Amino acid sequence: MNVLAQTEETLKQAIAAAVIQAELATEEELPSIVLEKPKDKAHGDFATNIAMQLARIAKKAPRQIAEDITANLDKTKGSIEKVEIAGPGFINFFMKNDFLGEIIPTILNDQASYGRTNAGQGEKVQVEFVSVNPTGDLHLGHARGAAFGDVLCNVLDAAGYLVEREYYINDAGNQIDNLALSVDARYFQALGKDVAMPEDGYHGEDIIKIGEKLVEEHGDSWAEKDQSERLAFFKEYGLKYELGKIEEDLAEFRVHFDNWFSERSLYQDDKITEALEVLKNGDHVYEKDGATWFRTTDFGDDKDRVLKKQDGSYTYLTPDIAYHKNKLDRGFNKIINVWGADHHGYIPRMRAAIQALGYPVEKFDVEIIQMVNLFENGEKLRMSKRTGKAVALRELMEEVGVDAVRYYFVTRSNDSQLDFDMDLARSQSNDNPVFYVQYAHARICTMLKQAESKGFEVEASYDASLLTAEKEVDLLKKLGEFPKTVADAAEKQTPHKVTQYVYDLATLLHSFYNAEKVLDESNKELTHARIALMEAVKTVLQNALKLIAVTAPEKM
RNA sequence: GUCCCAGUAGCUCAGCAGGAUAGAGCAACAGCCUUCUAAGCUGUGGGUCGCAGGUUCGAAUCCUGCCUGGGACGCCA
Repeated sequence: MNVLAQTEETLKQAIAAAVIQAELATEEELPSIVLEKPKDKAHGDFATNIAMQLARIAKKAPRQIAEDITANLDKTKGSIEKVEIAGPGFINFFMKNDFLGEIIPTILNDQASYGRTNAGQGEKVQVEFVSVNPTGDLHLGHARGAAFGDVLCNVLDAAGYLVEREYYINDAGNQIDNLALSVDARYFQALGKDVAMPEDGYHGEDIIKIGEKLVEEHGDSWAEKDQSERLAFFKEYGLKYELGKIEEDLAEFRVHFDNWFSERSLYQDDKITEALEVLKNGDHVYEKDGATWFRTTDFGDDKDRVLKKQDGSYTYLTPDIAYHKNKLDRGFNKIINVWGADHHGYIPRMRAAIQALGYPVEKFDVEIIQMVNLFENGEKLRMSKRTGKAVALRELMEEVGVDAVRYYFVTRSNDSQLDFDMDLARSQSNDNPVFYVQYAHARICTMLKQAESKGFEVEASYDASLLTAEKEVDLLKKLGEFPKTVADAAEKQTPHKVTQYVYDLATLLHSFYNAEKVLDESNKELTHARIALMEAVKTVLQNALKLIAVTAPEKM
């Protein structure tokens, strides 16, 4: 358990004991005690609203209850400096600063593992994200989902969950047939023939390239062959090409998967018929108009859904049900799906499927990534895979840089839409907050390097009690919060809290830097202490940046 | 028409399992480099938290209705 959590636990127990002793509530009546960090420093280091919560139970005025609690409180516990009652009945705790003394040694000892906790207790979680159809380039919107999913995984991992990252490859179904037809048209065009693209074809430049590549490698030899044979080959060729590119782009974006799961394998392993059987046995399926239907309305969906079309083929839903069954059969406590906003309507039917298959619906979770609006020259650009005019992730990485793109996407909450200004991003100006954070890290590196050249040893022992300046105390408290912040981000599935944290930490560092001088050869004791503090801040900046997979440069 | 997300400072957004005087960046204005990197710091101004009810000791946060913007409502994926 980390230092801060321990202090909080001690305080909570002391408060609970005081409430019982003052006979304000019995042990059974006692609500769980909430300790929060007040926004205003004048309200102490910790505050509790327990007196207000007890008002009804104890039938007394909150302030009177607060009086009773503090009168019965064992103030020798947990380094309490003083206790105050404020406002409507808050009890504010001011701690002695020595409660911060353990923070730096902990960080210097734990190094890269500082921030990791066992909050998740080894629970198995699977996150499926990106899962873009292999029919075109990854674009801006996918990048947001990729960044979100990846950082969520990192955060879950740090918080003690066992995470598996998975990409679901849609390598079966209509869109792949369309890919083959699109490649086919581009192939003939590359041969100089005037062939029209299919109506639902993919118009991206990548498909044009595939057509050209095919001509390069095979000449016109495929033109004479049987169409179905040709399309089968083009399908595999296109699929391989597109998947390869997606994997490459994601790798450059620092996103890696533990598992690439093929939709086709569900057909090959009879997983679909298996899942259908389960639904049938549960009496959730019926025949109508020559199609097979799933009665999702039993589970709150708007209307029932088709599983098997009149032509005998499955809808997208059917293999997806089999896929989710397969995921749950793999023993995950929770499966998190990261989907684009345009798929949110799909949630009720998937929830229905989970329940109809006999699994607890709580195991199924969806995080919706809202749309990215792209602006250029003050104008909103439409994104469309069809027209191929979307800004590709690749282009974005080249022009803006991976650090900036990742940081930007993970700064915002996933459930609100986001404006992405290409001009601003391209300009690489100082407006970009990622530089601000990286600069804090680089600054520390410079100081530590100079300290070394002046004969100060970074790992030397130091006197923690010397760190009493306001900015130092602020930094120490912030450093102490890190494990809790990470655990909180994991639990609430809000990776942007980490970005927010690292920004705040950078702010405190810059502020400290301007207020105090670290290297002071006339005061070696203080210098030693501050060097240790800088080393600790550097470590936490690195650990936090690593969670969002942004680099921590040593100089800028 | 039904469902989902959003509406908070001029702009972009945090805050939302109820808590004290609603925050940050950018933009605006005023200061700070003979001193460890000024990609920085310090300060000022800027708000009917979309609107109206309700629950509560207490609501930006929870509930209901409405308004606005976006998205989804396929035997497409």
